[in-house]
Amino acid sequence: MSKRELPAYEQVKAFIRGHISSGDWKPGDPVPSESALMAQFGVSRMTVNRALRELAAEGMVTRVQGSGTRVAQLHRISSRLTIRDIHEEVVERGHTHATRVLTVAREAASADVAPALGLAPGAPVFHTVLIHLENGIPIQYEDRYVNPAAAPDYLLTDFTQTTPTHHLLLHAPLTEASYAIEACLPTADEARELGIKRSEPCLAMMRRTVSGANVASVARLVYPGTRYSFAGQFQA
Amino acid sequence: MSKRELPAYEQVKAFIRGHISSGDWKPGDPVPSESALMAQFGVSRMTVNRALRELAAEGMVTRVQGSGTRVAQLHRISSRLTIRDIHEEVVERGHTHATRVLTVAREAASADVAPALGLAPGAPVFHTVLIHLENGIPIQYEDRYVNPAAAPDYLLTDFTQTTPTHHLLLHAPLTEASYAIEACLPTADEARELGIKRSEPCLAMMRRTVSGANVASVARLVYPGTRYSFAGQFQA
DNA sequence: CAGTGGTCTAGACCACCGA
DNA sequence: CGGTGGTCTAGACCACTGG
Repeated sequence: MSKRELPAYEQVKAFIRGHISSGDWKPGDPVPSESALMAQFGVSRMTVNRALRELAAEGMVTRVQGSGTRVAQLHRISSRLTIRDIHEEVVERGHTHATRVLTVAREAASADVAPALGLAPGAPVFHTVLIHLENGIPIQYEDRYVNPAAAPDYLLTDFTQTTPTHHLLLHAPLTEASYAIEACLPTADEARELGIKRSEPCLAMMRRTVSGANVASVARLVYPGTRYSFAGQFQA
Repeated sequence: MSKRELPAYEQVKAFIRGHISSGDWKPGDPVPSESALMAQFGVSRMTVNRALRELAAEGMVTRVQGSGTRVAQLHRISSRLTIRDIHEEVVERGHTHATRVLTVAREAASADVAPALGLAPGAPVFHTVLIHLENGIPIQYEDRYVNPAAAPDYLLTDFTQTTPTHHLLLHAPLTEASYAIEACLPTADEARELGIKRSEPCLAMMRRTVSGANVASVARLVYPGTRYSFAGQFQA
């Protein structure tokens, strides 16, 4: 039972991270070559290669074929950031999630929306506006436009049961996405539906998702500043 | 010259991603086993193992020893998020970065700050307050407390030349970090130094970094909402 | 129990870098 | 040119899952 010995590649990673964290090896310094580490640890090259490859993926070291492996300039720390479904997120906190549906419509793309979706102005687009509630309290105003080519059945969804993100992840698997997080004041509509004052600062996330050849969707997600924060952590 | 054929493990990844993206394989469906893929592609097990391991790291599939590999419930998309030095960030945009130093002091830890740094109230801590300017315009108010044990030379730094993040990444390599992003209104001090109105919403990032056994630093970074956003993108 | 994935080895060929 | 990393193979042993 209890603790098993760490896998060899993890031991190699720990060794290198240790020398970097302790300041022993400084940014730009060379890390021992694969063959040197093979000899030192008495393991095969595939094993040290995996260790170094994973450290490179984490940004701790940089590798150049023919040249060698070096400690990254600022040995940064990084973590994975994932697009998640807000329903999952709320449920994971042990809370209840509900949705209030404000708009479900087929519209002609405005001059603002059309280019973002890669469509001509006036082309048909799907538009939904919903409020997401956590334990009955509004936490997100979701204003979303969807490209019919990417998700033809979008409007048939019962959005009180399935979130747009969930539907889209299932029917228009995404291949690419970009986002921006800003601080802003809510519009009059947003403030009213979220039940906050117009002077209360909010987080707004603009998100654009691509599925294959199509832009699948563009969304503006507004969160009351006092009720939500984006949090995360990193582990070396 | 030109394009070389993709490595075998990338071909296996592309094959699997294709079946998932096309909706051919749905969430929860089993992915062919390593031995099946070996036979299908005529490659060794190490090769298909690497492909599946990387897809699992990206969140496309989940693997359970003894059970098998399946398409992830929501084949999410994710990217790496990295702690960066604001100086780097600004310079990378081709702009000039400058710093205005407001406070550099050794203080007794307040009841708020002490626990966050893992120190007793009243213990000495380093405190800096700076403004970061991009092309002369204030974009970040940085209020930071540093644990002397983690970076004894912190106060000797010339903060007009070296950012706190840079100093800390060099002298107290981080092993762990957590952050939270919120929307808020600036304090009177923050508004004055940033040159904005007190009613202008801001992004505030609270960041806590750990270096080895010590909490290295806690910082509050305030960005004017109209001048800054956190942006990123994902690629499958 | 058979089948799965987790790890590992001892070779190998290649492309690339720097001297 | 020698040394580096990028990739790959054909085996192997193990731990775990499921029926």
